[in-house]
Amino acid sequence: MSKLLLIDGNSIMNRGYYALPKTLTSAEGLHTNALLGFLNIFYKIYGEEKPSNIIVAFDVHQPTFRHEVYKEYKGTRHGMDPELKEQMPVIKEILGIMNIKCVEMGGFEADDIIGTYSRLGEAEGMEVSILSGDRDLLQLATDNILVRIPKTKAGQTTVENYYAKDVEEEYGVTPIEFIEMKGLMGDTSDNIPGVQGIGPKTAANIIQKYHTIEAVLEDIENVKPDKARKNLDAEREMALFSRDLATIKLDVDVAMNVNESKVTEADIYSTDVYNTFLRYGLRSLLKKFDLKSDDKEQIESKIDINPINISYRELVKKINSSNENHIGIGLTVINDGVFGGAVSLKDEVYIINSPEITDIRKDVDSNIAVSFISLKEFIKHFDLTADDNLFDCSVASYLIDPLANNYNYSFIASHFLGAELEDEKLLMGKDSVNMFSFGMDNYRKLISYMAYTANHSMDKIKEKLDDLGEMELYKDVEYPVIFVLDSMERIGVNIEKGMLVEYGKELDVRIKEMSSKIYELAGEEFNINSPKQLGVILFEKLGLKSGKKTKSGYSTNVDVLNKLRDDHEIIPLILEYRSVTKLRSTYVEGLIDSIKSDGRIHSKFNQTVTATGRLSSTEPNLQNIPTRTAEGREIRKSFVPSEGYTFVDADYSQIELRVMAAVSEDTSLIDAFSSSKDIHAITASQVFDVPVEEVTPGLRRRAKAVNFGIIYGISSFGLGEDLGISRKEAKEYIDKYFATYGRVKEYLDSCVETAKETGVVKTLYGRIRPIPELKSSNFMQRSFGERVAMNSPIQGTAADIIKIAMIKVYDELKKRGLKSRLILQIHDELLIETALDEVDEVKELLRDNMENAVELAVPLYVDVHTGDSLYDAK
DNA sequence: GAGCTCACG
DNA sequence: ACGTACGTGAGCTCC
Repeated sequence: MSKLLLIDGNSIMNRGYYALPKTLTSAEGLHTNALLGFLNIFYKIYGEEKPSNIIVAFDVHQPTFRHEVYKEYKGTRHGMDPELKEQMPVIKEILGIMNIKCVEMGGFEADDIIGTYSRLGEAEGMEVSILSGDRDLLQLATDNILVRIPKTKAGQTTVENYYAKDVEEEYGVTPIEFIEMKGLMGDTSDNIPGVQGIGPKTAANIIQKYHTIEAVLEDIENVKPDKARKNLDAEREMALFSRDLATIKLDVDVAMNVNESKVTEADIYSTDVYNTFLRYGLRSLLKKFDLKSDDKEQIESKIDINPINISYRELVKKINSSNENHIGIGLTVINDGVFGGAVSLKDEVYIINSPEITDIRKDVDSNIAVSFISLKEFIKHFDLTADDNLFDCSVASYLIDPLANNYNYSFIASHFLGAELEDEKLLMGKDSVNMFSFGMDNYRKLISYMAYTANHSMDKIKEKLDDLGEMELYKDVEYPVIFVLDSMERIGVNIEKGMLVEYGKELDVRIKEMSSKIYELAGEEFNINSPKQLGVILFEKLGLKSGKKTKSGYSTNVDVLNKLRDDHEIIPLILEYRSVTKLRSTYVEGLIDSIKSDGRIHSKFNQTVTATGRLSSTEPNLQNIPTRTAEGREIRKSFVPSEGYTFVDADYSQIELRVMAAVSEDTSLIDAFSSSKDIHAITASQVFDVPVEEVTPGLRRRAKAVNFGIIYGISSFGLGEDLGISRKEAKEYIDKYFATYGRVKEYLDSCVETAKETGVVKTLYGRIRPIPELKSSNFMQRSFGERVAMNSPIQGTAADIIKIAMIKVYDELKKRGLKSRLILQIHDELLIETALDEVDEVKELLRDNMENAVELAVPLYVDVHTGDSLYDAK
């Protein structure tokens, strides 16, 4: 049987546009987020249904349609965003290349075309399904016509399917009655007014009883509730008018016969389509194609690189006698050594089969910039410093688009050169980092692409940094930090392994004891680490009342278990088991495995990961070593200085709240910070209106939670949850807080507002964070975007400040020729492994450079501690 | 590889 | 009415 797929082109494009970040563009600067969104869902549905016929319907944008007319009459008409508009002809072009029929008709909406073809298809005996993001189309569902609505759930796209009976099940009304309902409740997104004061619930109740608006109006005196009756009586015409607006036409005089819409799989996966995707930078779609590798290669080598072998000396001569002011380097570090690499000079790429390449910075004229992808990986091999006229394409690209997943050459080439290069993974195979296992040809390709991209994207990236106002941030903060991080990584942290081993044994004993007790109480052995099995034991076998649920079953996290603490003696044991096994596997065993032959842990500090500008730490993560519980803190005793050294640690006091006070210019809050150290107590005093001396621990705790909440982008639900109070009470706290600190509220509101206008927020030092979620049609996503708009400038500014402090501290230690060295950064904290004879100097230097890293309207304050372990230095 | 849980700021 | 705090990384289970 033939299958007809009808697609609501505008609605699916719209969905993609708002769901995906605007930063997605082709090399020519064309936005591609809607295209990508459309095509992703298209291929998903195509794969599922393999329809024999497809029609995509579009609106024609002239102000002659019923909705548009109404918008004009209300004076709220506004056109499509230009960034979306520019993608509309492109999707039609792509569909054309796929041999898919697009239909648009003056005077009719896409809905009407779809409605009409759905009935025509059905009459031809076709199986019909309709794809739209708009629930309006549910009225088209019948017993045979399926309406499919894509939905994003936890980042995953799922599709909700509706036949007539499914509509009834969910809404309690038939698809036809659905239109009547719309007449009453309206639809703001579609500019259908409806009747004031009637929402979905009331509308459903009324229509379930009366089925049509006419029937309701006839029995108007008996309509409940009162408010609905009054409004409906007063707005009779509006209800009928709204229903007409909401009704999709089924009898448009369409020109094309439904049988003319045949498609084949070959058309949809053709080489032409593949090429078109490449042309528009739609790289993520390429993996859907299974072309012969010959075809692929031909298409992909848009940049034609034929690397030339050359001797190192000859190349240096060539570079120094050229007029170029920059070159690019590409290489991989193999077994911690460099055996050669590629150099891009103008349009050529040269390959050096010699470790001499690591001298290139010294041998090439210092006026010629040397550009790298991920500079930090190569600093030690090339013996580089910040003064060496270098450029890091990856770090700079991160400032331009901090939400990307990686900043490798293929991303940068695609973003700034419009070239789709086979990426590292493709060239090297799945898990190999060894050139001998992936073949010489691929190795040459890889380093050549890298060098070429580093060289040719540099000026374009710089231009973009200038455009975005981030050049200073790059030059003064992000670039110098690369070298500080490299130093921290190379020095590492000394660990007393024996201590960890001993502690591990202690924990082992306890774990054994606890497991047997838990099995005894449960009446059987099971895997305590499995939330699934644990859930069954607790909530089914032992009959404890389950609270929250997760997608896949019962939630068993700390919050849930803590509430059950007194209900069964197994609960405290499980909590203890969890925390102790966590200590053993992540911290004792994990850290032991990370100790290198020098007895130290060399964790990586990643500079291009977070959305806000913070660093992150991996392999292992040294930014989450336990501190909140006594048992966890024990781990810190094994972090010890080398012989002849001690630790000096300094952490900013309340840096995020201070930043917020400063940037919001709220004088009450600024004064609060100038007058005392205990900001939470002062907040409690001012918000709850009691003298500071009378602030009880309980009041202080609440004020502290509010302070945190404010920074996170407060919501009454979140605060209530945190404090275990009602939402209403939480809202009162928030209102009181904002009444006390009015400028803070103004500031947070302004963050959201500018984010909505410009699509990004900025830190005090110009770091940007795009917030695509603000454009989402999904309430949850949008709310998230609002909280992010409030939090990111604060968290990000604090991150900027400590980076500036790190640079100052690092430079100062170096300038004074001290042996002491910066080894850790934990967001608001710096740790210096300090030579014993330098302790006083380092304490002072650290305090001075952190507190005076920048000048704010609020003083910055740091707490400084010393100690012979990380445990003692806090 | 995703989902859950939990360690940190 | 929607379902929630902001930013991370690692280890475990289970598909």
